[in-house]
Parts: sequence; C-alpha cells; structure tokens
Amino acid sequence: MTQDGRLIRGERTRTAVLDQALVLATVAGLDGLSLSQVADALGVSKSGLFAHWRSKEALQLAVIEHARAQWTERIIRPALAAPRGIRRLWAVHDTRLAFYEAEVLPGGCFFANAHFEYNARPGVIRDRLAVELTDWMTFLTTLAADAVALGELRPGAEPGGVAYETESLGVCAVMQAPVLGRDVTFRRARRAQLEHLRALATDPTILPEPT
Amino acid sequence: MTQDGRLIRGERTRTAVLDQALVLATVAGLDGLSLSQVADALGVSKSGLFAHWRSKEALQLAVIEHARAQWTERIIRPALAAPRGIRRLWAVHDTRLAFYEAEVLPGGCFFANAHFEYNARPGVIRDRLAVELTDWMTFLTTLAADAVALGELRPGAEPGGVAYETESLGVCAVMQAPVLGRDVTFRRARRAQLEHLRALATDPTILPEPT
DNA sequence: TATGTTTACGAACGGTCGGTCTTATTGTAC
DNA sequence: GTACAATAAGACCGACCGTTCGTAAACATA
Repeated sequence: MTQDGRLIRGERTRTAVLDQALVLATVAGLDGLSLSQVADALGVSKSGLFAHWRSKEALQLAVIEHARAQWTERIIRPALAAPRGIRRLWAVHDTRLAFYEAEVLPGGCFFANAHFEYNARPGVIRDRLAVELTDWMTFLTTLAADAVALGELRPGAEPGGVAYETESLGVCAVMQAPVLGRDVTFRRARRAQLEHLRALATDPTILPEPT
Repeated sequence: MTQDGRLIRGERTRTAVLDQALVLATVAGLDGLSLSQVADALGVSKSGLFAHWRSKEALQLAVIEHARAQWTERIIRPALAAPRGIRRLWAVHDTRLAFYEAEVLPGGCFFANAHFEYNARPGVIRDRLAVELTDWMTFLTTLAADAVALGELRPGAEPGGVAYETESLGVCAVMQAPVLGRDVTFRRARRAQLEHLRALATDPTILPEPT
C-alpha cells in the first residue's frame, strides 16, 4: 500500500485473482480450479500468480479465506445489526437467503460445495474447511443459546438443534436446484426453492416466529 | 453371456470397472475420476476401457446407472419388504442409514456428492443426475402419500414435506462428518452423527413413530 | 478347422495441468 | 540519478489427461 492509502498494483491484482478464483472454484470445484483459466479470465499470465502464492494449494487456502471474508461481510455483519435473540437468528437466515438469491457466486454455496468435494479427501484443505464449518456452527449455536436465554426459543433441541436445522436448509437449497430446473428456468427454480424453504422454516414446530 | 449362463470375460471386467469407478468417483468426484487410476487399480490397460465405453462421459453415465442399480438393490428393494405406510417409510430410512454405516462407498453418498459437483455445470451428466434425484423424490413422496392415505401420517406437509426432510437428513450426514472428525475418529464421528440424525428423526413434530 | 467378433494391450498422440526458469517493467527509497 | 524490491510476462518443463491406432489374443459361430 502506498503512503496515500491507494492500493498498489500487486494488491489490486491479488484481490482480483481471489474474486475470480472464488467464482470459478464454486462452479468447477476447489480442486477443479485451473490456474490457467483464472489467469486467462483476468488477462494476466499464469506465472504471475506464483508471484503471489507459491503453489496452487496456497491459492486454494487463500480462496477459502476470501470466501470466509465475503461470508462475514455479506451475511454475518448485516445480521448482527438485528437485536440479540430470535430476531438475530432470523436475520442470519434472511441475509443468507438474500446472498444466495443475489447469485454472487453462480455455483451456489461455496462452502457446501467444497465440503462435499473434500469430504473424503484428508489434507490441509479439508482441515481448513472443517475449521470454517466448526466456526459457523458455533456461531449459530451461540445465537440459538442467546435466544433460549432470552426465553424466545424453546430449549431442548441443543446441542446443534436449531443450528443443525438451519444449516440443512441452506445446504439443500443448492442441492435441489437442478431438479426443479427441469420444469422452470434454473434461476427461477432456485428462488422458488428458497421460498419453499422460508415457508418450511416458519413452521412453528421447527423454529418459532419472532414475537 | 455364454449359453450356459456364466459371465463372459467382457462382462466380468465391465462390472469390475464400474465397481471400481464408482468407489473412485465417490471420493475424487465424477469429473475428477481418472481413467488411468481406474485401469491401474484393476491391473488392466487404460485403452482397454474404450472397448466398453467410447468416451469418459459414457463411462460416467454408466457409473451413475451402476450407482442407481446399487441404490435400488441395497436400499429400495429391502425396504419394500416392509408393509405399506409409515413402516415402509421408516424402512427406507433405516436401510439408507445402514448403507451409509456399512461404508460401501468410502466417499459417502455418491448422489449427494455428484449433485453438488454438477449443480452449476449444465450438460448430459447433470441432466441424468436430475432425473435420478427426481425419481428418488417421487419415490419418497409416493411412500408418504401412502402413509397419509392409511392415516398413519399427518397430512399437510406435502408436497415434498416429509420427503424433503428425509432427504436433508442423509445429505447432512455426509456434510457434517469432517467437523466432528476433529474430535473423534472419522469413522466413529460419522456413526455418531447418524445416531444423532436418527434421534432427530424420531421427533414426533417432524416424523411420527410407527404405531 | 476356418471365420468373424469381442476384448485387451502397448505405443503414441495432442492438449492441459501445476510449476520453474529468465527477463522486463514498475514503483519506492535513497 | 542510482539502487532495489515488487510485480508481471513469456518460454519452457515433466507429468498426466482423454483418446486413437495397430495388433494380438480370446471367444463364438459355422
């Protein structure tokens, strides 16, 4: 970074590469990610990428970190504006659905895809993904505990009860899309599925409405 | 097939290849499947595979068909031995969990993995996967409708209600495994998760017990 | 036994992969 | 201006990819 605060050239291309790599990885998979394709899509040389990351694995880890930063910025941070308790839990649900609806990532949920891809492939990547998922589950569990402590959520489903349910909803949102896509367009199908999920989530036997 | 009913040489290797390819594809992904690895694992030549399938894509489609046949044989057919209604619905749940517990496929659920892999990749493979998932959902919906008609299951959650819930359980079983694996062993973690899912499924607000 | 098909092999193809060089340009600091 | 590090490009490497080819057994049929 220069003294006046503007991004220097290297930092600009670095974030551009991470943005592009995140999109490509969400579609082709984190392992199917091709350095050549990333470089070509940005109009830079492939060897230039190795000036920023010394290996493909290093770039993959950076992509995961980038995805988490985006997740925090677009889902967690806006939701934390809601008051504590059940309303904050619902805010997380809403910001997440809004993020999917915005289709920032054409391949759906990066983390869900990555987890299924590396589920049976031990190594640095899977370890890192496991940390991300653990943190996310802990975050949801904490919110749920908050809601229980405030008397806004019936206890007894812990540990991981509400969080688990919430997690599965988003996961399946991606899961179901191709099926419905045979009848309507792919984009509209995903939206319809999300509406269905929202309706399912409002079932008071699963998650009570905020009062 | 010869006149006395024994498998001829070609058929034997064909099924052996499909068995091996299914295992490898469940771990490395249907796209990450390598013909060289399949051939090496079986001690046959890579070029010999092209005597059975004219392209990698043809083999991938055959693997999907093979996975469906295995699914039908090990999950659907045993479950159909149960009497119609809620008990048959529960039988499907049990045979499915048993199949996962047996760890026939080291990578977890082949279809769940494949769906996430090809979610954003239109083409012949995704179209075929969509058909498989549609058939599976239709099957579950039919079983649920049966149970409703027999008065063993409360109506109102259709379409896709119970089926959707059941589907999400199995999907998430694979999803969560790496996380818990940090505390206990990977294999024991998956089993523990399955037990948790079973307990969750017995919640009468989600799916009532068979009477 | 003779014939044609199926099945399998080894060698090789063009292409892409991740990765490593050398070289040139850019921007900063002195 | 000079020195220096960061950044980028281009040529190139060995490895692996899916695929094709020619060839040769194995097999069914006659």
